Amino acid sequence: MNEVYRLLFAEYGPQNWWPGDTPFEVMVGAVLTQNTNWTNVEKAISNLTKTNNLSPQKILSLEHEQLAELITPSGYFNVKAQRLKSFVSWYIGAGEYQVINSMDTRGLRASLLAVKGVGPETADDMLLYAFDRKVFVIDAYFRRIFSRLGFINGDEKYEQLRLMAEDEVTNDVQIYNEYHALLVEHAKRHCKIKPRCEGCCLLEKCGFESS
DNA sequence: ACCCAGGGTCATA
DNA sequence: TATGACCATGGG
Repeated sequence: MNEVYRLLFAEYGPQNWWPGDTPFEVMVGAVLTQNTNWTNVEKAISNLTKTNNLSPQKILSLEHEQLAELITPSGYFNVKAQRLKSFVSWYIGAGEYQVINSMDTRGLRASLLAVKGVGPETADDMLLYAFDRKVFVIDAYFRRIFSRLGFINGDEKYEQLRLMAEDEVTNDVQIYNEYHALLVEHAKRHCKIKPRCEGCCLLEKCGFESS
């Protein structure tokens, strides 16, 4: 997996993730991007920003219909309005960024996973990109690319893949940060045209045998 | 017109 | 434990 990282980084360079001006914006984006194209999320975040509603207190005080309307472009707006509410309730109740950031990674991860609407990937997005914690994010692209490369079957459980990645990949939070972003960039460039193609164009460069 | 996107929850067997 | 339904907009 380190070889794949080297190839991706050589091809695309540093990605400087996560797009967002503040940790809180990163976390909001992590919820809104669930099963959703990032360009749609940008529109939703832009709506929150330009109406001066991108803060924990503002989101919590908005009516459901108002919040849902603002985030309409990101899809699933009724579900995500509720998820943003539950997340922000936790965020404020837990003491906001500085206090939350004093938690150890395991405790913080468990605390995030207890929030309705925050699953494993969303929690790990937040841990890695908002709290700078050393967790490897597993997503659909990870499964797709590494199953095509023959590294995994693809239907393994999230936790199994995360631990495998954290065991294999160089133990560095900055590497984890770039790795997930690079996988997304690679998928955007090459896997989107043929989502169900059998191979992966990384094969040509790294010489791994397809499964 | 069809397929998919930087998932997660809930009901069912 | 493990599938399936559901959520919904916007771009290719």
